[in-house]
Amino acid sequence: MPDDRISLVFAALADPTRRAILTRLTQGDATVAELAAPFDVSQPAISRHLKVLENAGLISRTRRATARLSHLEAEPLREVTAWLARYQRFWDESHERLDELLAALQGRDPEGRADAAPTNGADDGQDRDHR
Amino acid sequence: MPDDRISLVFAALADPTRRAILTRLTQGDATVAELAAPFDVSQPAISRHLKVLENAGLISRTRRATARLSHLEAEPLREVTAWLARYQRFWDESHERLDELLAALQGRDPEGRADAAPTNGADDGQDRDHR
DNA sequence: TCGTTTTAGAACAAGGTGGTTATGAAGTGC
DNA sequence: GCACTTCATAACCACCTTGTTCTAAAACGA
Repeated sequence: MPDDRISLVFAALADPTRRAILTRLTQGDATVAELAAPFDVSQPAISRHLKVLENAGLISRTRRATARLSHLEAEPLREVTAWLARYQRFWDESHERLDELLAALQGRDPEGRADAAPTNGADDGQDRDHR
Repeated sequence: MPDDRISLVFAALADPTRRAILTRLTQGDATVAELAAPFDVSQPAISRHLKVLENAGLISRTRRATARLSHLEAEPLREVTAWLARYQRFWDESHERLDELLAALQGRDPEGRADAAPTNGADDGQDRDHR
């Protein structure tokens, strides 16, 4: 996986264990042992999950005595949400197309889907690192 | 990577090439050759990226003559956004903490961060499959 | 200082990812 | 039917990921 910020965040979120850890952290900071408890994986495995989350900026860590506390940092999630927001109109378009389909079923023009395929201009200006 | 839906979507989005493909598809359906053009990777590599996107439900495909058109399906992005929405209040809390920090800098209580660490109750009820 | 607790790192195995090249299958059109 | 275009699949490779166990480092408490 590439090492740009948003790719790291998406990759970190692709693992259910890590998502569950983030969810747990919404209830408050926690030690490694506390985070490891619900899972039947070893402590080093959890430590590595935490490192992945930390590299993605999704958690920060502090010391308390011999323990290390993990703290949720939600800012990257905000960035991801901002990225996703650009696609929101396509959810709406799905609804429009559904309307079109219903209209078509009632009468004419059984062509449901636009076919633009402009020769190019791809990419979006913030994914400029595909290896 | 696990094979639950949301993990597949996050994993698919973790690759910049695939994100760029999705962005391209916001301009209209496209053939494999058209999608491959902006990248300096082989056609089979693009075909596999498309398969990943299809498995995640992010695109659908139809035939037109000998070509296969890819079509953006934004619904999974909506699901991801819904998942992320649960963390929105923590962005707000960051702001609250920023306010607290500013207040602290002006006077008292240099303790910036709550320390709950409730013994457990982890997981979130929709990530119930950590292998 | 020394033992205890807590966590991280090293070394290893198994499996996945993303890239390549070579080749075959599907569909069109003459 | 046959050649051509378009795409997918197979086989292979390098590397990354996730898990393991074993061990060491860090911070404390006695």
